[in-house]
Amino acid sequence: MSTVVRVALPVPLPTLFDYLPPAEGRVVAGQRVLVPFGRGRQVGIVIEPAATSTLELARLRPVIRLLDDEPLLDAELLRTLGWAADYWLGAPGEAFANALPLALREPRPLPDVAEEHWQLTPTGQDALSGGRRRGGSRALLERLSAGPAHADALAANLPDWRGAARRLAAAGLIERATPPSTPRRPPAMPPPALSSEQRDAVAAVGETFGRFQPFLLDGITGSGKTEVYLALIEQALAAGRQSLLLVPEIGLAPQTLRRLRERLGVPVEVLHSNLAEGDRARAWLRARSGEAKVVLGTRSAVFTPLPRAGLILVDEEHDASYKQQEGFRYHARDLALVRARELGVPVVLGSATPSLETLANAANGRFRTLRLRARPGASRPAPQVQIVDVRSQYLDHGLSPALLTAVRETVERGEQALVFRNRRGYAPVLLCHACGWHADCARCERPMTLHAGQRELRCHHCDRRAPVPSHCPACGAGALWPQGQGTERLEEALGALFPGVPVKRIDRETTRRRDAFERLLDELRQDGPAIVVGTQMLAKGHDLPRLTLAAIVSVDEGLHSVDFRAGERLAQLLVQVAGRSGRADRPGRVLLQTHHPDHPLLRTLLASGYGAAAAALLAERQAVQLPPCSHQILLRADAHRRDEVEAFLAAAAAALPADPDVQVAGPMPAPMPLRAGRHRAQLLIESTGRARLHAVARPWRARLDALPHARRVRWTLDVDPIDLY
DNA sequence: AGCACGCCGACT
DNA sequence: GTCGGCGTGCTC
Repeated sequence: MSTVVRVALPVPLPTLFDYLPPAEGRVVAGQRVLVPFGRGRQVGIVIEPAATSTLELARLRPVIRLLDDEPLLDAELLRTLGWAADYWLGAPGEAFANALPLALREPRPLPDVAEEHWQLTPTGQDALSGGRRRGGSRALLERLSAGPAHADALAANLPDWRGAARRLAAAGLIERATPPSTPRRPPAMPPPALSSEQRDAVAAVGETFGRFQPFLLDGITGSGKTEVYLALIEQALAAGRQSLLLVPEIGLAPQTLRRLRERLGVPVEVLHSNLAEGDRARAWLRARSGEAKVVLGTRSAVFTPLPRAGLILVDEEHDASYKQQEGFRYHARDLALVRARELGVPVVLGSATPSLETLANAANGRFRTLRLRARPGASRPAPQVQIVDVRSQYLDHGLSPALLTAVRETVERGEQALVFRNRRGYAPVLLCHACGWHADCARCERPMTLHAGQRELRCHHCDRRAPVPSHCPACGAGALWPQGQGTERLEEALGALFPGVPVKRIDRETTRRRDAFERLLDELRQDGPAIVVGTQMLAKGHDLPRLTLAAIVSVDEGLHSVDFRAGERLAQLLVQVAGRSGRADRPGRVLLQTHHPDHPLLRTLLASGYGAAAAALLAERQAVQLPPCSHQILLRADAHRRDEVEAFLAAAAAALPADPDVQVAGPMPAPMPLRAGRHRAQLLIESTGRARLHAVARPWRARLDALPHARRVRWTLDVDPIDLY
């Protein structure tokens, strides 16, 4: 029995790696180590400092050196990450690689993150009175004569202060000061009075501080969920505790961040993937030191160390962007729950349209539900939602007379209208009127979208581009007709129908450049009539105060999709789009165009709201045993040759341990059987028992690597997949 | 993943 | 005669 060090390395291999201890230093779990790996070197995390190895000692190589004296990851994060790797069937090293900012995976000591303050030395005092320095140096000396100053404050007022600081520090006139303990500044803005519902919610969560308790904060749009978050964060601050607030995407964060900073009077750390690696590492380390009291971030921020944790909040918990869709496929909302449990703190999942997973947890008592049903502040009534039956109607570019009338009335009142269409481009199909040929992507076998602006055809599945043919390649006739409407075509049509009214298109194309989205939103916050044509992007919580009409061009795709989650997503989308309208002093109006005005989902949603629609959807899932009433793991595979995909999945199915409580579907083609020239198929395993499913999946996962075809196809396991594509 | 080894085709 | 294609194996 000998002592070895067990290390997690950032490689997609399902094992940890054993090393001999380094020549010097004490090895501790959570520490970073530099180790030899294959031909090169890797930075790893010590998982077990004193394990025994199943390998012969002679085969082990020693750790090159320890990179930290203190562990970088605390016991809680190590436990949670280990849990995450096991649950999502990832390689242990991948979970750790996700948790650490890139800059901390370099074999370097940790960057300095202490607050940077500067002050005069006694010599500096004399130099100032002597008046010998000029220019920037003089200005810096004068500034510091008023007392020690923070680097950020100096940067704000003195151009090139760093150069001056370097010169003065070298001359011994100024020095880094030990930072004063930063007292909380009084909030720049007083909190608004909370409604009784908000107060009740805050009180209910407040009672559970110091222990694990999940909450669903089910609050309609405009009900003031953010105020509840703020009040809770303030409570945590008062107790000297850290809060973590997760948001779906950083595009939504500027408003939230401004509000947090104005109100809390403490620094708010921001963590998201667009951040420069150095900044990201520093924010992460400030959270680790306990100095950062409030952390706001996207999916990956769920890995932030929280040694003084008090509270975890997940805003818009239903949002699909919490699920990582490549590499290590974790779900940040679910991991937030596990972390809260490990940390012993309450966790609040907020949404106007909670996921069925969360509603099921609320129904079975695992989560406590807090409801916000009123819209405090203005007397804004809920928007009026109306179904427009487009059967047998004359449609102008897919737009019914009722929709166009509503748009006209809106702009004539000087207000803004949103026309929502979840299709980019000019037309989704280019069709030959003579013979029926249509332009398909050769690599995906799906219609290519016509982009008139760029005068080309584009495949939205693989991004292949092709010129627009002048004649039909099949029959030689010249009658190629664009079929259907994308946002680009709607923009053109609405511009022609409403001359003089600005028409703004908001989709991936028009917001490609940095800040373009913010600029468009800013323009829309100005007074005056306008028509906005937009996709999915607009369904998220952007504030458009002038918008009083939201018209959805078609809801039919969501009513008859093969994807069992389509109904849930459609209900969420409709409520979120509706939430964009009527935020001003005028009531909002929402129009839904459909060929299925009597569809039960629409009826329930309109008559009784999202809660009732979600309850009906949940009952359907229960009846047919689909998630969240069962659990799924999807094995996806793709390759250039279909026979190789089929052979791999057949072997995988054969390797699956038999269990009467675990059902297997497939191998079957993926809903998109060909994409970017690769054949795609999948195997779904399901069970009503989560533990049972994992008990089968763990040994299975280990066997998959060894299958004869495993290296001839690309494959991934997706635990709790959120779509089957 | 990332890298080296290894065995077969078209180039100087 | 070699450069290089990617199939195969390995990393404590």
